[in-house]
Amino acid sequence: MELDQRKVVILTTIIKNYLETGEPVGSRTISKYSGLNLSSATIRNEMSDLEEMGYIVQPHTSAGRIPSDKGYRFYVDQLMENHKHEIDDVKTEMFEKVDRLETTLKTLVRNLAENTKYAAVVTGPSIRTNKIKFIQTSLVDARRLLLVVMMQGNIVKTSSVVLDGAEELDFNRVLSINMLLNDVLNGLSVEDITEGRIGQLLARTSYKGTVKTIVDSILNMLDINLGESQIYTSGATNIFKYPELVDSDNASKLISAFETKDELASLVKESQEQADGKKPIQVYIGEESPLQNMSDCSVITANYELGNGLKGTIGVIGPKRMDYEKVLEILSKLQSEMDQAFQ
Amino acid sequence: MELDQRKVVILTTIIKNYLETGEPVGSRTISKYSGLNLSSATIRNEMSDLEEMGYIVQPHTSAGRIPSDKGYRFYVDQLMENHKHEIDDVKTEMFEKVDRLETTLKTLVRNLAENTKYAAVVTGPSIRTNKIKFIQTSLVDARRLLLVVMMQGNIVKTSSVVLDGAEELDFNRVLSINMLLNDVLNGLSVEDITEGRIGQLLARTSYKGTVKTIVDSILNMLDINLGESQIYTSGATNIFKYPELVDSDNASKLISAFETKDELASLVKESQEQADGKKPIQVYIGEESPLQNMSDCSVITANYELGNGLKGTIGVIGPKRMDYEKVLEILSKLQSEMDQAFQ
DNA sequence: GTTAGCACTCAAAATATTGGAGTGCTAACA
DNA sequence: TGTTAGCACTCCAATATTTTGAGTGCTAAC
Repeated sequence: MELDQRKVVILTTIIKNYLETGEPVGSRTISKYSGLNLSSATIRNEMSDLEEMGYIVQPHTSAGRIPSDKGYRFYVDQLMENHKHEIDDVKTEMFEKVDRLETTLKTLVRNLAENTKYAAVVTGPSIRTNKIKFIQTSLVDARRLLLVVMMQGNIVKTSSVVLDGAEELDFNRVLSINMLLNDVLNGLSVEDITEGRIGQLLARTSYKGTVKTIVDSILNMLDINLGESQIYTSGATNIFKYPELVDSDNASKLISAFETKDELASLVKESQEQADGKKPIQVYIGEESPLQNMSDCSVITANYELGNGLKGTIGVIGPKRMDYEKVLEILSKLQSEMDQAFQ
Repeated sequence: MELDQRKVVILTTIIKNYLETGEPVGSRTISKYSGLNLSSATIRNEMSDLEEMGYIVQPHTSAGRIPSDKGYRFYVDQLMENHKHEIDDVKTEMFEKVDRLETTLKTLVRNLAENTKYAAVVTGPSIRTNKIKFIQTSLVDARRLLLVVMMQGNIVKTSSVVLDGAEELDFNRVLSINMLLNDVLNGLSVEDITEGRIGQLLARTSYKGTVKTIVDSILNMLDINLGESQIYTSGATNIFKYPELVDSDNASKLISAFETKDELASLVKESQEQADGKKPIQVYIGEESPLQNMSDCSVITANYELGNGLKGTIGVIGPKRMDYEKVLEILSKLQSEMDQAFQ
């Protein structure tokens, strides 16, 4: 059987109607709202075909139809097609005061959740590929250094380094260590800090123990921060607005996922792999979702890339009947704005 | 009417049983488990009295009784009485590696939620009263300084300061500004940084614009951090374990409160005011709770005070039928350990 | 190819039935 | 005077039954 023009109109009408109401859609409704001027009986025939083709399903005999995952997929693909060129140049005030990336992302994720009424997640750029911009250590007391590392995007990480005290430090010595560290490590990412580099560092100082401890501390700090703290979330409670999620226990699973954040991390990873394959925006419908046991949810992710090569992900998680059109529009707008907001 | 010994035993049995099962308790059950060797009929008479006195209520005629808020209150007060001296000297490994207070608190709150199976909240010491230990500014580029402030408890705050460029800075000038800042501001809390102090600072430098900007930035940074970021939470999803909270929509309210954190801030404030009046542990039952519209929840808070005068709050939020005994024990243990863990 | 008409289906809502846990009261008992 | 057995009564909760109505598929006519 073929999906002709009329079937497409009917399918689209069913889906749009279902997205709005959340109720199964019957033939009479379509007959009235499709604009096709067909009687409900004719629509019934077509719906019967659409069901056979797998685009819609009946929750039970004598109920209206709801879109199947395949139906949603068709609808979303169509949307993506039409919206490809629609990235408009409306500028929001969001990035007016870009100073520190972290602050920006926190605001971003909150706004996103508020605008969409779904749950939102945003990740900062992966620290592994982010480059060191500036290192500073300072003597807090005899045995302790405060280590401050600033990365691109003005992300600042701090850590305190406890020394064994074998090498006595004073202000000037710390100064020279700082100069050395900046000289060798600036512009490098964690991955670039190889054994060789470290050797090179140690060769140029007589405070080998101290410098070694500091470098270990830097690596350790950036490794730890690879994980959760880079994931910002908001609006998890929006999920309670959607009864179908509350009834199945998808809601509580989602809230859990938002609390522990591990699963979100794998979602982001999956999304970024897709993005590398040149798909900047992904839509995961129901079972397709990388989140475990959340067949009633859909996930939309967008990957952004800043001018300096830093990459991150923005995502929205909602019920399967989410407003794909709106979310896609918002995400693609954000995506392009992120690019522009940082040089 | 008087609450004699027998009534107390019956009331306690009712409460304990209800805490375990969550089901209304009938006279036959008490007759079997109270250890009093009384028939259910006698118990019924006593229960009738207890109801009249307001310690227990019947959800409906011909159901067992459940404790009223007054009943819980009596039970908890009794517990507090008995446990006063029970702060034992068992040491957990929790504070083995105390380096930075923030890390410790994050671990603490997670453990607390896991052990109790309720929602947990922990605040770091109020920054307003916390004292500055160390200030460092460094030139990132021509127009931007990185400002790092370390407070007592090794809490580090950073911020970037954008200069207007009117005063040209170089490495040595920044150095002298650092020395001045540390000289004047170290040991002060935000509250201590008065107009007078600022004047004093400015009088001693020729880079008045820069120093003023930095000080403003410090004040601003610490003011912002007064709020949410000092509140750590965990285990909000534990709430889903308690059907009575899920059914009333107390669960979703709680999750919301844990997401936005404003309400938790006022909870902490309330608790600390109580603590100043010499009540180190508070129990809020049902309506008594400072949280809005959470009549089915109880809140237990403990205030800790570190050796250096820093104060914070630890709290557990759960259903009204939470295991008060266990939670009180854990909190009082933590409280005393916190004191010992920091010098 | 389209449509009106009709019998049929089935979930959800409304209503009825039943079972059982629990109570209060009374009268008898120690 | 306090305790207890016995009994009628209440009422929630679980289960069964009925009713309702939206929606379908099929058929025959246009």
